[in-house]
Amino acid sequence: MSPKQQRGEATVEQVLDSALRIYTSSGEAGLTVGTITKSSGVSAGSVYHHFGSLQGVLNALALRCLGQLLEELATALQATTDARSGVRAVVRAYLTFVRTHPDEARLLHSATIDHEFMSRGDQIRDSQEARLTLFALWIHARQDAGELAALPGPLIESLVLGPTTAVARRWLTMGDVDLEEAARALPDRIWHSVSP
Amino acid sequence: MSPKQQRGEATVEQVLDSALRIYTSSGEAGLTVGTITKSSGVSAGSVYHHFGSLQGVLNALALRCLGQLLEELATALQATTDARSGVRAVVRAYLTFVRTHPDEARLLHSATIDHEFMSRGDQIRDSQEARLTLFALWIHARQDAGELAALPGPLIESLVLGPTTAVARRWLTMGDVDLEEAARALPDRIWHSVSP
DNA sequence: TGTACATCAGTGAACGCGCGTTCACTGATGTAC
DNA sequence: TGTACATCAGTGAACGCGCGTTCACTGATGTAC
Repeated sequence: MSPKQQRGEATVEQVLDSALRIYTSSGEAGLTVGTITKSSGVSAGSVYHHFGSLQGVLNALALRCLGQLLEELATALQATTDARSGVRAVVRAYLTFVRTHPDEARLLHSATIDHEFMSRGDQIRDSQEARLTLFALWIHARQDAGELAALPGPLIESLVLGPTTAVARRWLTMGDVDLEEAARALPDRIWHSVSP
Repeated sequence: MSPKQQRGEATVEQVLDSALRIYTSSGEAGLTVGTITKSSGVSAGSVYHHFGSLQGVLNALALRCLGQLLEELATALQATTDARSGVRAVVRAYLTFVRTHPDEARLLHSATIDHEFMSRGDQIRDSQEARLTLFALWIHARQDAGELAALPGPLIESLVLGPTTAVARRWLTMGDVDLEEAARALPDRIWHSVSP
């Protein structure tokens, strides 16, 4: 389904850009074939040529956003050496991503999306598995080194990303939280919850 | 819009029960007037008599679920005396609610729902404001007593409920987490992240 | 206790609208010789 | 360099389906006298 010509690539990006714009302004319910064709100037048939279905557009969009986020997290993590600096760096990188890419973050925080991710993680899991296992391996390695609490991986992830996503959600929907202040206070406090 | 006769009350409950059942089995997209009338035996006209719209059904359902959750959290909190036992009790109560009411929890974790809650919290916030301010007051009181970190309320809430909801979500959608183990490990670790 | 009446609860056929998707077709691009 | 051809990209009118909602109506309930 991936385009074989340059103009195809451009069309795909145009559609995804429009889809994100629509999602941001009108929510998931507003994301219809009609609004996409109107907003992007791409015909319905062309959308189907590239994405197969409307769900296909949403999947591709989510995948692109997730890729952006995971890339930034992985970069932040690789620049660290011990567990404490790693945890703190990931939290800060996540909050930075949310501040600089609020639309993408809002999409990723949609329940429909992460249900899709988790339950039938088919394509998404496949395509991003490399990066996801990277995090899992990091956790294991730090635990073996005695730098991280000996808890199951999912619990570590929940303790680290749980408060982070909670603050992000709150900033995105209510705005009653100061993201800079959170970036100052959270990393250390979260670290305290996963230190050995 | 609240029913003035007993049979009206019964119909309302029937519709909400069916709606939750449908939501559990088919997701939000499956929740249509057609599926509701078919599953509950209540006619479309009657649904509109009581709820005004399909969105009204979803709002009422979310409100009922949120009321159940907040009631259990408030009960757990009131049985405690200091910050540490309070935080631990709330986390445990939340996880217990998720285990005993997975369908209600799944509904409350839907993004559509809590966007509805937060952005235009109109009715929902009004009707549950008493309970919500109760939590806010508790945080303030414990902070004044020097038992809780001096952070903005939203950050405290995120640090406490963030990992809790993250674990809950994970258990509900992937099942790759042991809820009992989480109930043993989380409360203390979360407490460490909000202690002064 | 009986009756009249207003209100509440409930029915279900009918409506129109907008949705996702299809398809026959045209045009553009790249490649092989 | 030119030409023929296969594949890719794109169009947009048309389709049918299922959706949320309405409405004229009937039946049940509670109340006042």
